[in-house]
Amino acid sequence: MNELFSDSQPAVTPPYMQGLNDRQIEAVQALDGPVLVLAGAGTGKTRVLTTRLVHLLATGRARPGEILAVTFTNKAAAEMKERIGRLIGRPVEGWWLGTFHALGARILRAHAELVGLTPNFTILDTDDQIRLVKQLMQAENIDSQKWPARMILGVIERWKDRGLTPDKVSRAEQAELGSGRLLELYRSYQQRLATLNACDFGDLLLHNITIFTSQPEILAGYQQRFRYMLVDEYQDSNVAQYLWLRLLAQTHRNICVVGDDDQSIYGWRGAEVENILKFEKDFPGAKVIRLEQNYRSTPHILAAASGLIAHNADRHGKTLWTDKSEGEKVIITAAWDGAEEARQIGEEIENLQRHQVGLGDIAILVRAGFQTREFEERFITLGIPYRVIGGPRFYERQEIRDALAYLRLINQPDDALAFERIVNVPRRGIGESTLKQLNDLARRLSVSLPEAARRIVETDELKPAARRALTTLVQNFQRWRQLAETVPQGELCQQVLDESGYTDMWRLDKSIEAPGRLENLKELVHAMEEFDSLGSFLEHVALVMENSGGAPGDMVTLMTLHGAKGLEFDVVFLPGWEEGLFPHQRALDENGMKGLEEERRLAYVGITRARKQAIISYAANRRIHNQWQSALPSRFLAELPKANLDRRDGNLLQQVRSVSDVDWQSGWGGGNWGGSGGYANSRNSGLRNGGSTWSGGARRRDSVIDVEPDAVMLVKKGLTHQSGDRVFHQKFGYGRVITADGDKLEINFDKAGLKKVMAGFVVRADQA
DNA sequence: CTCCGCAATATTTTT
DNA sequence: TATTGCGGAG
Repeated sequence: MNELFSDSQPAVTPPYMQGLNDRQIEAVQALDGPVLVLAGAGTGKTRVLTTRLVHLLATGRARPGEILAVTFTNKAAAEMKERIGRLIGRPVEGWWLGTFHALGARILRAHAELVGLTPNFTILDTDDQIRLVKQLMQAENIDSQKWPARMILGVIERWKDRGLTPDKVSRAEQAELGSGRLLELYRSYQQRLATLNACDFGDLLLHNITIFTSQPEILAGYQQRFRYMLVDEYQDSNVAQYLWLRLLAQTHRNICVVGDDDQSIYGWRGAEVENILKFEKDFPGAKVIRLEQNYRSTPHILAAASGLIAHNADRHGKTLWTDKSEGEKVIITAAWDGAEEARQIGEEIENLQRHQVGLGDIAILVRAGFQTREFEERFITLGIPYRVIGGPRFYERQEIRDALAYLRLINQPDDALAFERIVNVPRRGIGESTLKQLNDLARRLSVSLPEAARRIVETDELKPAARRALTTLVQNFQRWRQLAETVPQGELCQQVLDESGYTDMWRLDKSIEAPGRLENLKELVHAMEEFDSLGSFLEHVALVMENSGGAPGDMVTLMTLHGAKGLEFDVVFLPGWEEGLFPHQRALDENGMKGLEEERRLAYVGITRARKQAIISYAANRRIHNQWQSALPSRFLAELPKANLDRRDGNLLQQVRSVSDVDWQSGWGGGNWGGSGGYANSRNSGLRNGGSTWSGGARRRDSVIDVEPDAVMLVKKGLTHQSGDRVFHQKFGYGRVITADGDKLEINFDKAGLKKVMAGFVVRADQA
């Protein structure tokens, strides 16, 4: 170890610990046994994590190779590496520090043969997965209309998140889902992956677990090795990750997890808040350390967020505090509609600009991606520079995936999925029927699909046109593979793209995005040059799909609340706080109280991003999918402690009384405002610009937006229809509900006949 | 095999 | 409104 750190019992605080508060120091020094660090928002979590790691090294407790440090994102891993590197004065390389998936892949590569893979297995991307599922569904004759491949894949992934291999999926569960053939599908999906020598993200961990549990001596090796374990964002871990950690931690039991149950927002992706809630049970004798001093936000912001999150039942509970002075209250504004909301915020941003607030210190955090649009439009007209974070990531773009497929196929001549992807891109006249033949041949000869292609061109099986096209392709690949030996990969890529006709395909494409795609391809070629081999580049791409984000610059940041976790800004705008949008109706419908709590955590995350000012807003009307819907203020507004609020939504507020006062049929998801007419000539609401009330018959209430528990029920009632109900649909007219499955209805319309409709699009006939 | 047009559908997305 | 996926025609 570094000599600087040789003193194992420092009499004074070592330099790397200076500036930490007592709790933080405690968390850094509690090295033995299981430790749970409950780190509230903005309490210096990352700092503790990195310092703790350095402390382990400094005290000689462990060498770098004996520490396992796990994060969820590449970004977090990179940040940790960077900070540790700075503390110890040399770069962090070759350590067991990375994402669950990267570390899982590393271990799996070492033992691939134990689960029927070879060490150079491919890691599938989402596109590949879906394509695969679709094929399997077709083969098994499953209606892809009724069961979209995406959804099937979702179920399989959730199983994997829970550590369930096909043989572990319970009987109850398989019956529950659809035709009960999902499990079959899962099985064949896994089989198919095996024959492709591939695995998906879930498998990276699942295979690890399989290996660990079936090969105790291998597990023992890793258990011995990892004397100390650190886990970041533990609240986001799923069951598979938990099992993986628990297996590895068994011997030394020095596992330290850091997280915040109040910031668990990925339940829909299989994360289990329970993991962090029951840590002390899972690891008896665990020491629990709370980090509660917040270094980020003002007291008002903190209090508002705390008051809100206190409405959640299942939580460890923390009391965040700060020694900052008061600051401003959380502002709440309201607008007539989304456009006005954007206008107001735009104005406010210009105002902030005049007060020397940098645009880079301002963020707008929305619940759903589509909400960014209105702001973009507004900012363009105002000339406010902005950037949207999120959306398709660089390596997820079509053109990049296509290019990568070419490269994958050069690198691995038997990569069937890559072959399938580009065999007819650009168009070469090799369509479904040719592909079918190839597949048949491949199966008959038990060779890979590309191999079948290589063989078939030697025969007269194919029609001349197809044969000619395929021959050229096969020969091209042979040539490119030779080229790969001599030419650097960047150059290779450029040549492949040009010679395959791929570049031309986009050059000839006259759509507006074509030039952008060509730009991206250029960027890809450029990015590749930094790697020492094609293989290492591809490995990097599969696991570290980082955004090619340009320089931050002085711009307003627009992104989803999910994307904002871990970030902070001086001023944060939180628009769209309306029932149905936030909390999102679907979260409520699908996950009930759990869903609501997760939405609330999302709100908590949003507020706590703000250093100096948080501005929440809602609109009375919002156009969603070109349908005007009147909306109600989010119940979360009512849950914020009044003392910390500066309510500036008075104008609209007079009109919006209690949620329970409102006629729910004309509320969110119930009524709509009539497609083309817009709200101006709407007939089913009394709400007008400056008008008097929401809908008729509402009782007057004193409390403004106190949401009563049974109001929630009313929401449900308003949206739920039962078979037999007489309903009205904007497009299909009147009809009678035949079956009702959640929000999916089957309705026999008088004129249009039997249709499947979402509940949100019909109203009860007596209210139409 | 490709293209065109109709119709259904619409959260969040660390790897 | 925008996108995507499917079926049928050329």
